Amino acid sequence: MIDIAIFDEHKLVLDGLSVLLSGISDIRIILSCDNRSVLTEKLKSMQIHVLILNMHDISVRNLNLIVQLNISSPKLKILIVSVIDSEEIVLKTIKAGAKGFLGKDSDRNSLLEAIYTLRNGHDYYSKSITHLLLNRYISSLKADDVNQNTDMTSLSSRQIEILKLWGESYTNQEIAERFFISVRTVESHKNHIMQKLNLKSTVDMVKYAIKNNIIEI
Amino acid sequence: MIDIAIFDEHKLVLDGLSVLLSGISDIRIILSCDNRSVLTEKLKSMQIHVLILNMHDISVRNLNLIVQLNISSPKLKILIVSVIDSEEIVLKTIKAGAKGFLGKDSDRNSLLEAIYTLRNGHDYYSKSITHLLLNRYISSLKADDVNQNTDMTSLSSRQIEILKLWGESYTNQEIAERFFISVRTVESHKNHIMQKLNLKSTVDMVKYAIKNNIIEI
DNA sequence: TTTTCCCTTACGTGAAACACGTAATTGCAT
DNA sequence: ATGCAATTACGTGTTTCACGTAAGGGAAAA
Repeated sequence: MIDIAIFDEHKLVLDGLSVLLSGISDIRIILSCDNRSVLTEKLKSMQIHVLILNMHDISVRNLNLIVQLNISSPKLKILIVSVIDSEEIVLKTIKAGAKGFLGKDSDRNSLLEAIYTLRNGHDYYSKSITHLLLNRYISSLKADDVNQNTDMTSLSSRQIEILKLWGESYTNQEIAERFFISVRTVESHKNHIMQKLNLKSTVDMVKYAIKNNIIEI
Repeated sequence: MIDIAIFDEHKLVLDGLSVLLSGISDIRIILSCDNRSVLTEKLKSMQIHVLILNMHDISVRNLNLIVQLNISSPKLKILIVSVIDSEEIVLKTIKAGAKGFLGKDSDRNSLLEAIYTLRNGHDYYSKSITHLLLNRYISSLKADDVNQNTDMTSLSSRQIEILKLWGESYTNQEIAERFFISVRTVESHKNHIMQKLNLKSTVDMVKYAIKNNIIEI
């Protein structure tokens, strides 16, 4: 018997995924959840084998969720379901500690296959993902420390504050006034951000901030 | 009997949604599809009452899909399912011709309710959405021409070309060289873009370009 | 047909932002 | 204690932005 938890921000999709698994005799859905903090809380007191996590967007929040769950529930295997399947993003979830990834080519059978595979202690990536990762060394990635930089922790809080305001179209002058610092300092912070993240232009910086949910589109 | 088509780019979610509707006696799922062009083609030769469209992102592509389906199949009612529920986005889908919107607070019952409501010729918006739209005049919006500007057509092709390169972190100088024009002209184009779209900063311009799929994140 | 409107091209000028380097102070961690 | 990163800030030169002006071309409307 495999005990499953499912998380999806969209109730409808959550219900859909639940129903897909409801007929299987050796799979038991223990928890079906659309709230992040409820999920974290409940998982602490439960012995779940596999968590199915539908990620609508790859944000720092979501990646951190994976990292934290891996710490608080080391036995839990996390299976990512997502339409997003760029190489970068798959790698990030794996680094964060996910044990499987189902891209948008996956169907119900892949889902079941993935659950059994994860339960048996192995990893599962759907075909399109495996193809993506062919030239990468997944194992070497996984050998790294989970807490290693995946861009998540690399910006300081001050840098994020400034990036946030700038991402809301504040001018350097306005940011400087807001924080009672010099315009030159604001420039410095931005320079440091770009150096640190190896960004080539401010356009890249906007993209980075959006990708990491620091600013909203 | 209500004939339904379901579209979702993610097979797994598609299957989930299908299963949610499979037990209902007066609902018949005619088409279950994860490919945009297949969907467009098949809908032409079918008499579908309600199309359930799961939008993972609100792009020009997706909005145009709605517009086009409304033209090619005027009787078809389009029901949007999406985790994205910002006011702007809901308004855009309504402008494009969607007849219903299920936000992430919706469950199976809302889905059924929405389908019946749409079949009866009325619109359906889930609670969170209705709340969003309280102060807006949905009806007046809908009275407008579907082809009215939703920002999609307002930029000239030259302006888009320049926006694209700039969105890939090209400098004005590089863009100028690429097109054999002066740097000042590139600046002019950007000025005109910002004036036309009433953007306050380049950050806004990046966001605009991303929202409208002119540049990739 | 002439007028009107938008697109594309381009410049002038002053302000703001960027690139790159340097550097002092603070605070945390090894 | 010593090192490393964060925060603050400036110098200097280049690039981009903001706003105005403007000429030439083409398409559509009057």
